[in-house]
Amino acid sequence: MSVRAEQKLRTRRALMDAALAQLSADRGFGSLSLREVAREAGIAPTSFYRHFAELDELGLALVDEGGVALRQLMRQARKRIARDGSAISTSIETFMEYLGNNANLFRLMLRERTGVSKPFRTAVQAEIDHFVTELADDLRRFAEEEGKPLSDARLVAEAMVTLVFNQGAEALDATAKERDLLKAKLKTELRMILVGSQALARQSGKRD
Amino acid sequence: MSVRAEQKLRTRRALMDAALAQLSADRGFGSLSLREVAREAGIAPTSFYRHFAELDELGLALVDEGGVALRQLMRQARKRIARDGSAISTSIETFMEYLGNNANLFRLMLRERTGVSKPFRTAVQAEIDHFVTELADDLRRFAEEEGKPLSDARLVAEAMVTLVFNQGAEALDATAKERDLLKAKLKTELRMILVGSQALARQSGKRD
DNA sequence: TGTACATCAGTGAACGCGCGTTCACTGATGTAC
DNA sequence: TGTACATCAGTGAACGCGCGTTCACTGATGTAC
Repeated sequence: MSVRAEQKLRTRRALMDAALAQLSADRGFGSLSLREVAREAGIAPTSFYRHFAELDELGLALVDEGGVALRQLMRQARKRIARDGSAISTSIETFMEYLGNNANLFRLMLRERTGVSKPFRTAVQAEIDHFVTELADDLRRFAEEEGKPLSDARLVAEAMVTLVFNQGAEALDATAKERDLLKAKLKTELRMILVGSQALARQSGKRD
Repeated sequence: MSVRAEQKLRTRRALMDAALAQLSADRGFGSLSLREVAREAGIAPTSFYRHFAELDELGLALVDEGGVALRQLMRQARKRIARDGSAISTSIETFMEYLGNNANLFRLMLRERTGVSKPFRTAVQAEIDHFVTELADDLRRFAEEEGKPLSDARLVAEAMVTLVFNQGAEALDATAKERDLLKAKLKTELRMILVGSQALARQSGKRD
């Protein structure tokens, strides 16, 4: 790769990092300005256009990175569950760990999932749908292995993801102690859903 | 009440209605401007300050109205459940009905619950906490009446509210058909949580 | 009831500010021969 | 390897715009006597 192309990539990265760095509990992507991001990245406002047509394009590139993080998280969780068992608890631990290590990336995903910009909502929803699908597959597989069929595995996965993401959003700005509480709550909630789904499967004789 | 005071109240209402009217799937409270709201309400920008110290103060007044709507919703749901039974399904129907009739008020609550402004988050969270507490009380009462004890009633209520509010946000801009699908999903999800909580209570012998 | 004064919701002009975007440019890097 | 030209990331000046907020004001409504 040419010197010029490398430098361009470096500037692009600086812009994305600058945007990420400004996100916080009190600062959403929507409140960033192009000039501010360029300033933080150390380039002239006009140079921004050499990399993105508009600020939202940079945001969508960040959502893509969030999607990569989600897929990585899922792989990691599977590996650990295969080793340590206790699927729910291990998954939650892994999720929280990722949350801590990519705080602002997750902040962006969690916010924009229900945000004000349609392209953002669509992009984030696509990443999460993929996540839900994979989780549903895993749930079916575990259910089969354990001989405890589930009712509506996809629905179970959706409910779990909704709860985990919502509590995740809270966990981002919580103290370590609050975070432990959130983990415990989540664990119980997910168990309820799982057990409930198994009970419904027994009642109706139907499986999924 | 004096003519002057009445007129002042009418203008205040016009301002709040103007703000509400501009909310939509693609327009959050954060993107409104004082000048825009005043324009929509038919007064000069400077007159705004006769009613609120800043735009956020108007927003918080709207959140208060949202809280009133939530409490009304709860009373209505109780009345209908007492008459028709089938608590989960009736609750969901009532919720969806309220959602439709106060679309933009709920939009505000659903958005700002996880929004970017701390005062908004706190205010909305307080309304929802109150709602969760009342729901938990109801759940305990029903459980007692039916002789099916629940584990962690408060937690059950929180999970239910999280799911209902999240799907509610989606329902706001869904077609009638999609909305029916969402209702059916919600109904199953809430049943899973309820049944799961009962199962955990039997397992541990512990109740709540 | 009538009069003189006080209150105060609503106004229009004016301000300084940060914004997104355009434009013609510079000079280092890349390429063709 | 050396030279002449092309590319293109980054620049600084300039623009018009809508914003929040201030100020001194107007005139209808309210109040005291």
